[in-house]
Amino acid sequence: MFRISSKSKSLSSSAVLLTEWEAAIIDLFLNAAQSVGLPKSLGQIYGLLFCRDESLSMNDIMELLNISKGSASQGLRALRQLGAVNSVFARNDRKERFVAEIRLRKLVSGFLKEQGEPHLEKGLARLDNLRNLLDDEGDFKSAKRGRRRERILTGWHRQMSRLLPWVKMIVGKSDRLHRKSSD
Amino acid sequence: MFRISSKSKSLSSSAVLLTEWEAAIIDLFLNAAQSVGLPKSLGQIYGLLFCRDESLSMNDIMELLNISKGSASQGLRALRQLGAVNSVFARNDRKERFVAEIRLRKLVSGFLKEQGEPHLEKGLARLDNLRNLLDDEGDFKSAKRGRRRERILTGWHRQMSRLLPWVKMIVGKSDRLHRKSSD
DNA sequence: ATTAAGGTTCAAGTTTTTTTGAACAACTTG
DNA sequence: CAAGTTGTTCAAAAAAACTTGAACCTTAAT
Repeated sequence: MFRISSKSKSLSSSAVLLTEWEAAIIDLFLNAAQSVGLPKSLGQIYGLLFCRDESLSMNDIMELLNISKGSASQGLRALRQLGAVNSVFARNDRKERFVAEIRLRKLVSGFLKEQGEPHLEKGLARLDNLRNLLDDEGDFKSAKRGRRRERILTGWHRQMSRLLPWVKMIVGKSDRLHRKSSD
Repeated sequence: MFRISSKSKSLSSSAVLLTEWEAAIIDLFLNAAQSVGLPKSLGQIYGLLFCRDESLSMNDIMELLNISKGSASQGLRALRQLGAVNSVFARNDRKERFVAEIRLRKLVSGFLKEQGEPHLEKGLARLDNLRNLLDDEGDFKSAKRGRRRERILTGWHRQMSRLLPWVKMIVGKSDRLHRKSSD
């Protein structure tokens, strides 16, 4: 809440406080992260950045959230990977600083790209493998049953593949209605 | 370890074998389960039932998958809850027997109902709580920033709420194209 | 070249989740 | 009602996931 700053624009040593509402939002994202299968610390970090107008350095994040260097580093990497944070470099400051991506469309499509698409890929490979096993199946009845199952799975795979673009599209809709400027 | 069976139609003692392709499908579902944040054993159990034409008893499942009674019991309960398995009772057999629900539409909507909707509910409560905290925030600037965030989150919440029905609808589409009879 | 700051890695420690199995409840049957 | 099934519960064990922090890069300033 207070911020005794010296030369650095970073929060330094003291000023390691979150307002109550910030803590609530961070906790909200912490839970959201868990519910979509991401580590808690990702949620916390994102939540913190989401709350702030100014960009924060990795150190700021460690101090405000009381997490270790390792968590902060790995968490930020994952968030970058997901497209959930962007880094900015202030001139003549060596530190990398971070801001949250707040366009839902971007968040969702980043998430789907990193978490959804790889699974669909892997699924395709598994289906191929399954077909091979079925070609080797000696028992005719069993092979027939297996092929029925293979067809079902292939159909599911196609449906899920079709779904993703729609999700991005639907979420993208009206994302911008709630924002003044954008992109 | 051996069980001298008798009248029961259940697989008994021997016949505790999966074909290679069945094992592959079970493993596929095991991974799929993990990737959507469900316990592995749920995936395995569902996968096994998915492979079989005949219904299986809890005992069959324990033996074929080598899992404990507890896992089987809890896993089946969760799958029923998700609408991913249905139980059938053979006449004059006391055992409950299970079959997999293979309509993707049902699977997806069950999953969303159990996993998605509760989170949206909780989110609503959290947003309420956030508003209360913001009303108590003393610092005017901070409160203003907080309200901007609250509006963003409220918008996201609305969008996600809108998304679910579409997902069910899109997945439901053409589900039946890949099946001879249905519902 | 040396020192220091900013960041990354990863083995080890911690926490959380999942699985197990023995005890127990509910029912049937002889 | 004693004995045998079937299935549930839950505390403890095992496994998986997450976090930590010290060692280690890399780059910048002296």
